[in-house]
Amino acid sequence: MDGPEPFSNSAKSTPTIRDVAHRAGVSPATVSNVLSGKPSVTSSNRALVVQAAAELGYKSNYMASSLRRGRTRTIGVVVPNLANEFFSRLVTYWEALSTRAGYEILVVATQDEVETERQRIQSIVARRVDGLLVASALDDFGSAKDLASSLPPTVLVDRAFGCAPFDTVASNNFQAGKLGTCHLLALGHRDIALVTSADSHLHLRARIDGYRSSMTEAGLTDRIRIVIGGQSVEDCRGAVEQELRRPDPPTAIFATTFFSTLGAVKAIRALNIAFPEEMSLVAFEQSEWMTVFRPYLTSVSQQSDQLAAVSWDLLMKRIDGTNDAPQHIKVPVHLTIRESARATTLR
Amino acid sequence: MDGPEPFSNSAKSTPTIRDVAHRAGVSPATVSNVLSGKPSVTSSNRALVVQAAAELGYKSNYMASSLRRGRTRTIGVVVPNLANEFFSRLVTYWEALSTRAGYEILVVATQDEVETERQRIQSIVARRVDGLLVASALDDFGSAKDLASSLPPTVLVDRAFGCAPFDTVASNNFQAGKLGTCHLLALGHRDIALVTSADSHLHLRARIDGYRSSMTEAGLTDRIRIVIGGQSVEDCRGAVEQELRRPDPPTAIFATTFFSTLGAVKAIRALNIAFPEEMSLVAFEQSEWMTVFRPYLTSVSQQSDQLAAVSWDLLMKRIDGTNDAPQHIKVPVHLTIRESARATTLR
DNA sequence: CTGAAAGCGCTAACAC
DNA sequence: GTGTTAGCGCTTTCAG
Repeated sequence: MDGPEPFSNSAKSTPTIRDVAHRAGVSPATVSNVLSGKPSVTSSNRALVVQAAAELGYKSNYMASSLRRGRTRTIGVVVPNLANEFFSRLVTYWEALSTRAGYEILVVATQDEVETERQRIQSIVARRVDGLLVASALDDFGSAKDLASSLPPTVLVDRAFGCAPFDTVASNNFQAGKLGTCHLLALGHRDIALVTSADSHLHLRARIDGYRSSMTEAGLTDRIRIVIGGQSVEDCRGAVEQELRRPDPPTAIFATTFFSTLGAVKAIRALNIAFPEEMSLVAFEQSEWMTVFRPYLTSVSQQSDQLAAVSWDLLMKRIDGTNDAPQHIKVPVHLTIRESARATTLR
Repeated sequence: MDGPEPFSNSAKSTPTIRDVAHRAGVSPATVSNVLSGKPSVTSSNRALVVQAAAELGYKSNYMASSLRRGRTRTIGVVVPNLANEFFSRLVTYWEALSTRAGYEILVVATQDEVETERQRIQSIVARRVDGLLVASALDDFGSAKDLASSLPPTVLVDRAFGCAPFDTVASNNFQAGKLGTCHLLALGHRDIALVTSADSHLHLRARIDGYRSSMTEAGLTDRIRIVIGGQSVEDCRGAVEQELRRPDPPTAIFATTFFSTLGAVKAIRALNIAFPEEMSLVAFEQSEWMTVFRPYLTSVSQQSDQLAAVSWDLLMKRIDGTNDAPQHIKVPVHLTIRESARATTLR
């Protein structure tokens, strides 16, 4: 022997259910019954099997079991991007839920690209996951028929709300739009600019619609200003900066995505505007770092835990064979009032 | 028919390789050969098979394939917590790497608890993952022999550096400790407090050792101050605040974890100390939000992309059957100089 | 180059 | 209660 073996199991082959059966002096079927907790086994045999299994260090082979049973107890989780805190939080909750339910999750990222999404879903479906949790890059997920027709039970989250024949769950984005806008309105603001990353997706448009609706109800239809900042912080900063440089700048900004929140802050800082004294901001999402940021950001945020829990339950029901009509569930959002949005000062 | 079928595939059973073979008028073996890209098939047969497969919407059953071949092309990823940006970034990179290599990742979180870690690893090992990437809760991972002896190729990341017989990779945490300290020293600081979350782990102790070493080399052994703040931002804030309230407060703080960075900032703010004029800070890690934070934080940060890439390569080599001695690789860290650490002003 | 046959390890009927 | 048998869907010898 020269040096330790890198992996001690590299030589001896893994014990099978037959080995255990042999050692315990029973049949493979009995071993299987014991291991899967079937009651119809004498306690003496049960003890024999348990001991033999322990001695051999036996571990059931999930591949074989899955093949035979036709289910894998694995859920495919499809998100645009794990680097985005919203999605990583969602995955965190799903992971916890899966553990409790005896499932495992296969995680794939799509970069929010349709083609990547298609491919990644293909591969995990080939792995025969029992179900799919997907935050799609597409609002009409499943429109590519070849894909949709070969899917296991699937729940759509965040994106593609209402997309039949799937169950879908998302935050109440319209409410989110209203909540932020109304808060600012109540503080006396009339010139409120909404800034977002894009308007290409349903969920983003719903937020815009909420804003529109509130502005209209307040009789401020003509003051509606929507800034589409783009997908990066820098792009958002540029767009907001331009808006703030207009002769008639807004007195408040409502950022409706995480990136546009960051962009808005940067823009305000770049122009040396007194913040929050001269410019109010309602941010989107919450994050640990916000606790050290000054001014403490007032924000509209999603309840990721709820989104995860609701979608998980829906999926489990489908897997259990429910044949109900597709459900579409909206989860309320929260407005957390802190310091970044203040009452208007007259100008 | 009342309402749309929830899932269109719910009725018809998935086609198997035999169905394809039958339709193409060849044997299952030939289909298998075509699908796995073996050259020894006439192009006419190949075409037949490809077409039949397409018409049937055939998808290879990975369970069956895995069972037969004895490998799953799945890697188990074990991290304390996805909510932690460092780990979610690591997982992001691993996911990308896995896609490129034709693997899938099974992600589990351990909450940094030893027992949870044991259980979660057990379950994914039972699923016969081809390899394991783990950021362990334990510095002597694998000491529980029953576990270690039944593991597939495994690479330890971030934690448990040097823990044989595994390959391990981590940031050069000693260097991280030195880098931050030397920077502050070069700026003229002599009273530098290190703040960290805990000293229970190797990687955290290595950072402390780097600090110690630099302070000692500067002849400041008697000024060494180490603040163990705890696992939450609030606990860290409290601990730092106490340190700053001493009659002889430090002129600079070196935070060596993400949470202690946040805690330090909160403490500085809470005491209304002019920052960075009267207090310098070297932070740990970088994050998108830091771009909007003022003062722009000078920080020591890990190269997650490198950590992920190096560990992935090591794992692939092991899976390919390398029998080299276990490797232990340190990845350099970065010091990014910005605005939060300034030259000392005399007092 | 192709097909027949033998399992991978497990579980579900069905006898006993 | 327990054992025997027959596959799940695939890949892989091994003849032809």
